[in-house]
Amino acid sequence: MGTKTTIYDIAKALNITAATVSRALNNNPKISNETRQLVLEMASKMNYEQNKLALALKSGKSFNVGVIVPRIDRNFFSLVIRGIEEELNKFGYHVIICQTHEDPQKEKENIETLLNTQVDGILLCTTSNVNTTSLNNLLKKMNIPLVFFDRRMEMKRVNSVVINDFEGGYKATKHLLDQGCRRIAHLAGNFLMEIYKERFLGYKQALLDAGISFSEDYVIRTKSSLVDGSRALKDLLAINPPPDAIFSSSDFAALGAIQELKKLNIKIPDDFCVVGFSNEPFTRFMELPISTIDQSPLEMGRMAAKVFLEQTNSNQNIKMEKKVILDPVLKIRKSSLKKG
Amino acid sequence: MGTKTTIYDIAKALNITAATVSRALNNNPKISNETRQLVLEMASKMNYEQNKLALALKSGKSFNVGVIVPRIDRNFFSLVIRGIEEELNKFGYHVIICQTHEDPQKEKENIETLLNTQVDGILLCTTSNVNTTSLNNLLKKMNIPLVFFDRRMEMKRVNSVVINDFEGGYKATKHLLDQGCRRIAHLAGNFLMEIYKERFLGYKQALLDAGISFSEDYVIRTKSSLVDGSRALKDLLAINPPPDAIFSSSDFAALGAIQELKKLNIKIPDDFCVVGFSNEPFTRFMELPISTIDQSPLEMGRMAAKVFLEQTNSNQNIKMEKKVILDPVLKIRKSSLKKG
DNA sequence: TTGTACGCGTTATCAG
DNA sequence: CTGATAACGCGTACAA
Repeated sequence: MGTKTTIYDIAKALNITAATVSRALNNNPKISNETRQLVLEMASKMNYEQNKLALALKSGKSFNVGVIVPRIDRNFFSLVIRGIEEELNKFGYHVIICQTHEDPQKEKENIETLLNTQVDGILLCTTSNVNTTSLNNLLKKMNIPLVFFDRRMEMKRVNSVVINDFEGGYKATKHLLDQGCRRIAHLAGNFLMEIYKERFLGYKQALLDAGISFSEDYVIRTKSSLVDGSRALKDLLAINPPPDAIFSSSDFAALGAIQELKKLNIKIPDDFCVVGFSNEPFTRFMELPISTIDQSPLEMGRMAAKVFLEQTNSNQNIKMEKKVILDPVLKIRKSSLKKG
Repeated sequence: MGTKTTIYDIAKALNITAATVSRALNNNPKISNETRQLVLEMASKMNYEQNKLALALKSGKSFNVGVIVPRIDRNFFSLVIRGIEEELNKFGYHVIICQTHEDPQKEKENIETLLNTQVDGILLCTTSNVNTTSLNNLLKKMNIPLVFFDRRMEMKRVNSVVINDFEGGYKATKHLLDQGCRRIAHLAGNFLMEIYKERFLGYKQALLDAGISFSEDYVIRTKSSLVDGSRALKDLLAINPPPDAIFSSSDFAALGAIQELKKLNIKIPDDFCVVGFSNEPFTRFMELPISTIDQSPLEMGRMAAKVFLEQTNSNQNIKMEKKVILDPVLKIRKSSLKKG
């Protein structure tokens, strides 16, 4: 009971050799139905279970895939992971979770230990915004599929699944323009990260396309937090003329701004419109639901998994790259929907 | 480049044997400093990295731990997982994630494949409310540590980390009584699950301790959803006399009820108080923040990990059981806080 | 159809 | 201090 039964154990019990047992268990045609039955019965009788570890060592395939995210308890990432897990699970893969907490050093460590564990692939939402050459070299040396999701690094021959953040910024801003807003401010993220830069560029382009002049003063750098959002709003209202709308790269900052607007008795959406980004659950549940951009995280996870599967199943010699770009979906809610 | 360097490769390069290389790499005292240096240099030069798979096969320890949850994209579970990952990561363990989607069959499958993968332990939030004997047998046969968290099964010699759900129900109800509410209803979960039954029993006991008669009519079975919450509220208001407060086993149902109350122009908290359960993020962000019970998910995850570590590090012969019961924390917010 | 022998990469035991 | 050898559990050429 203490130790698990191996094919050797059941071979001994049947007075045959382990090789034969292995063949019987793996539906190898080169075996008689008679012995196959015998083996199968004895196997279930002895509660035999294949040791995937030994198989992995032998075959070089572990059926484990590493997934690296900044933080698992962010709704967006947990949904991506769910998508990944569900898709990979169909094909017998397991998902190993790692967190970086936005620390590039931790990201590197995670990759290294995952490689030691002999994962069959790595799905990575990178937090290394700067072109960390050491990480770059590490990734290039990998001889297993690598798939970036949500955030990617510019590299040759790399797979990625992202949303069109530019389009997201554009759609949100265009929507605000359509609502009649003319002085639209932007709560921006860290421009060292491509996603935030793209959202900003989309915002800017929408303004230009509408013939609205763009002002640096209306762009406030904020972290993804309530306090930063409310602080940014105060700064914006101090400008002359003050803005009449905000497109925020973060739902949390958007909420902070909204809370501040309410304190000041500024009517939303009549006098001020707000659109956030990410479709955090709370944006939907508010008394004043917040308009936002949905990033289809579940779909993103599934796609990332599919890209990995394609890569891993394709001929190893053909190193191809696959870039999937998902379309952002604008969720129009009360915070930006004027009646008239 | 295509294939990874092994200790055998570096042994050949140094004209020594693989065993010596292994000793040098593992700080085995029985080796000269000279050769140790030589090996270390050559190892880094050849970009050697230990193959944990081979080590796992040899040592019988994979440093992988399986974590099974109903759904990873529930805020509560993602926080528990985060706690688990962070604690286990300190000691070199990796976390493999599995989801059951509340399907007992899937739970069983997950356990079986995890065992095949040779995980060193399983941390399980069970979804098998009924005493599934087949699962029970499976778990008993395991010769690796098993730790239940949040939801447990009654078994001999088993470890668990849960919160005191009875106390949670009691605290929430007691708080409503303290606010002056006298006709307190309960939105209940599935009583086949211990956690929901306990919350209900805590609610009932608080009423009895306050000398308030308990009525079955005030207990409505609801799923954890907005629509169920609003439907339940309508049913409750049809009763004579209608309740003046709700303790809900679910934040989502609580929100559904609140939305319905607002539609009916019933003032919260003046004329009606509501307390939920789980401390979902949105409860804090609402214009009318919702009182709720916090389950300390991060702490629960860390504790579950610690219990596993204790078990796995202790003498295998001593099979002990450890039950950790965390105290629920009442978060009092506007939805239940009367001014006067 | 079955048995033999070997290798996956590592560590541990036993000689030397 | 170092080398040779076995073992972890499995699959698979090769030989019988």
